[in-house]
Amino acid sequence: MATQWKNDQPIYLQLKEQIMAMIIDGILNEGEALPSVRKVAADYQINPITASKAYAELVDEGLVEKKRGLGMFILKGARKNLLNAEQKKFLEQEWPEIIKRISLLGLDTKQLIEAATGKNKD
Amino acid sequence: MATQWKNDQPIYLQLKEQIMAMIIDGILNEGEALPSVRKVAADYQINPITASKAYAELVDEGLVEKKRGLGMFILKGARKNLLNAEQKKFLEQEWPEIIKRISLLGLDTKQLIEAATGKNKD
Amino acid sequence: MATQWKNDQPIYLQLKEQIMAMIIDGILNEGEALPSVRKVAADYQINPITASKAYAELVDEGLVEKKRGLGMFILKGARKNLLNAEQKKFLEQEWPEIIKRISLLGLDTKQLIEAATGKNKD
Amino acid sequence: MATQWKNDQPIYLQLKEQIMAMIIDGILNEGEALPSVRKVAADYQINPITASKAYAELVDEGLVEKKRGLGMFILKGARKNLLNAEQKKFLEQEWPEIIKRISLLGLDTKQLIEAATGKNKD
DNA sequence: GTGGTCTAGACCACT
DNA sequence: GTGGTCTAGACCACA
Repeated sequence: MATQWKNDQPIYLQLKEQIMAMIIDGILNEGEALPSVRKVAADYQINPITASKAYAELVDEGLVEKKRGLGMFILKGARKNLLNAEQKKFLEQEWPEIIKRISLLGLDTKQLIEAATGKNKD
Repeated sequence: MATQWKNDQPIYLQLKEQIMAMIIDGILNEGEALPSVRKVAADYQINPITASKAYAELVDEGLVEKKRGLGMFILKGARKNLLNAEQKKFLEQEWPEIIKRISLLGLDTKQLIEAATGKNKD
Repeated sequence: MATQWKNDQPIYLQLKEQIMAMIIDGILNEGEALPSVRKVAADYQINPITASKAYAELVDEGLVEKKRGLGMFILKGARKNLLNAEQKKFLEQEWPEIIKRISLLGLDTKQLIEAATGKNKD
Repeated sequence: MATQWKNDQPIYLQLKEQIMAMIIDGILNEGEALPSVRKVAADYQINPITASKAYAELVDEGLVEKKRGLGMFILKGARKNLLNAEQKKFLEQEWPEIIKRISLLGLDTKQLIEAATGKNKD
């Protein structure tokens, strides 16, 4: 089940973002263990160190804790903290840029809705 | 007037995008000359090679032409071509991603409008 | 009564050091039995193997002896030997490092005394 | 000029601490460039990635900034911030532990002064 | 020239 | 079983 990696971003960041999305989505729940570094590495066909780097970032961001010799576990509150932080980041940083870009490109609502509904069927 | 460069994108791409925005916006008009590589480099406090790389990309994309000994000039039709290409790219690639992200974060229309109107005053 | 384990040191070493401190402090006395591996493991919420590793180190260092079928017992002279060894280690290895660090950080006696008296009430 | 690395701590952390000490000491000054990753790697006979990991931590802690394609530079205020943070950490976390240990070991001032003056001649 | 990323393989410490 | 560290060597993007 090899996922396709984009070339414009390091794999470890893409993996980290996938895991964050899974936490937000409730696919991975608080208190649960993440799959082991070696397992993700095997599943996604990447080097264990690359996977490990993604996990280390999650620890740094306070979403995951390391239990020595046992593995990595999703912390309590991780979903809520993550959701809040991502919402804030989106609304305060990304969204204004998007609005500016839409305005620059002179796009109107109709076009946006069409593009959204046309593509959003997955 | 040192512009702040983002760290997550190469400077030359950021410069290129600024120039493209100025063309779309009508700040730079077709037939006009771009400021010289040396001038932008000085204005923006960057390496001339970096500025030159941004210009080279504009040439590659058919928006600008180099006239030997005279400088770089914005081609006729540049604005229209650019606008079309950017609109297409936005609607087909970026916008669907944005919609997906909004849905993942569970943001509602009200929040989006507030964030947009609050920030969109420049 | 779950003790908090530091993340920068193995649990088995932290446990060992706690026991050594209890011997020096006279909380555990020579000739007495240590609590069973299973009991410490349950009390401290750790893996029995981890507890067992701490005990094994104490045996290696000649502070404790294993009596088959009976448990682990603190040896005669354990307190004195331990105290001497730890004093030597502290004065010869740790203390010079501390002095160097204090000097590097430019801390003066007043600050040290304040910090010591403020915290040393337990 | 191969430095000796301790075995009880990863090399990249030891390197990071050496650099931090050099900043506090004024051997490396704000605004200056750090030696390149490849240079330290060669000087200290370590793998470039190991050196790079030390530098990455310094960036994470806000002491150093990365200038794309140019190298790593010590930020303004790095020395002051570092000094404050390290002093606070020492006084609030390390020093109380040390006091507790001295008290546990029953060491008196005379012994401490002797050990300090005997060793502190470098 | 700079740093970043990835691989492959090895060894270690902890539980 | 778990994650951490290091090496050696390769390739890439940036200025």
